[in-house]
Amino acid sequence: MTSTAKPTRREQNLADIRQRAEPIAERIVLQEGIDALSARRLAGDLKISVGSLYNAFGDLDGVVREVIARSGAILTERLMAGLQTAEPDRRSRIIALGEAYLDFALDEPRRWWLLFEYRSDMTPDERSLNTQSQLLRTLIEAGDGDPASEPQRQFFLVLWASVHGLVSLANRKSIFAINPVIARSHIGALVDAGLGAFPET
Amino acid sequence: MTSTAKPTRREQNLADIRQRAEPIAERIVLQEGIDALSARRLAGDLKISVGSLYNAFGDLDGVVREVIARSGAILTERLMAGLQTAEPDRRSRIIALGEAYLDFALDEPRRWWLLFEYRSDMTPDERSLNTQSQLLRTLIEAGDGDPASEPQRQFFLVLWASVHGLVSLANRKSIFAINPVIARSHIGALVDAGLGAFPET
DNA sequence: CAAAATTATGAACTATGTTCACAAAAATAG
DNA sequence: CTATTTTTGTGAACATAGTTCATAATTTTG
Repeated sequence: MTSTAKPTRREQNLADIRQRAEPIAERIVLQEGIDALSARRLAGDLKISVGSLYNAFGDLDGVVREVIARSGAILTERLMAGLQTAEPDRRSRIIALGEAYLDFALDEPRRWWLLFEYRSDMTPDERSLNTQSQLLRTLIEAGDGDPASEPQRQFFLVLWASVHGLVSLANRKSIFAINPVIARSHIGALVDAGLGAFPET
Repeated sequence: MTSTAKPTRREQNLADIRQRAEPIAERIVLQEGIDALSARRLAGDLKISVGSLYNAFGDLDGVVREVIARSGAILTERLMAGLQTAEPDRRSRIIALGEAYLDFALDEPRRWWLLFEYRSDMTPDERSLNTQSQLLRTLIEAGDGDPASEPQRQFFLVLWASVHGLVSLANRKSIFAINPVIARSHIGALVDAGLGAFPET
């Protein structure tokens, strides 16, 4: 195990495989759904063997985690971009976050599903936790709250829960589906209700 | 194909298999998760062959649909029971529904997950639709609304979305987890906000 | 250039859902 | 009641999944 800085040819190849695999896996997952992603197909598309794929990712879940991580990064980007265009008051900033969250879910329903409903019954891995943690911190800071205060975290979580529920139902194909336009038009009211009902901060 | 009313021995056996299979499948799904349910294991537990299982259910999804349908029935029961104990005003009735919904999710997290997050990205089958349709109708009637009016359906869906989001986060194992006690204490405020923000009815 | 370590390969293993030919059983016809 | 027809039960077999592994190819190292 050398500790030289420059990447060896081997490490470079591993990184190459990971970099080439991610967009292809993403394309499959986002266009055809996660069930369409298989080790053999992905390896075939990459023109490598399944063994090499496993050598680069550990297991197929590692590939999915990569797609999820990238989706989390995109969500974060969009939340930040939404913040940029918002007025500086906390109401506007929180509403901007909520609208960016909804727009992300509507534009990229499978990414949103991967991040917030896929395997939500089991404990998420570290990188998914990072995405959620960052979202929550961004929200709390946008609301002029203290991310270190547990009561304030719970307060903003309850506030966010309304928006999350709206997004969850807006993304649904069933009787429970909320019209996206209507959903968007109600974000402000939900935020107002959240901020108004608990004016402790 | 006879049209006699009394069930023949064959039909009786098929019904028997279905009746015996459902609780066993349910036990597996609720205790060990849906991934633990396999055709061979279920058939083995039932002491029948896989072929017979397929003869009774069509496919393994048919078994899962049975568990989901039963979960939907249990949810409906609990919602109705909640309504029974509520004051007659619409605020109290809607809050009772929300609390029953949350309690169901907390008591039976896997049932709730099966009903509202499992495969929520694809169009639900007819019986799941029935559960959701009945929930929505119950909600609208509890709120003195008209289930036939599409605007009112959307109004109550937006109202319900807050509760649903709260429940969704209360059921989570992550940074996003809302303390169940706190969640329950906020249902009233969410309902008030929903009813107050849109006083059109 | 030779030795050692690493990576690529595809067959192989286990487990899944599902199907199918065939045996067993039951309903039906005479 | 027997013979025929129809239905049901069985477990092997098929296709595909994730994953592992012995082996070959390759790259790094001495």
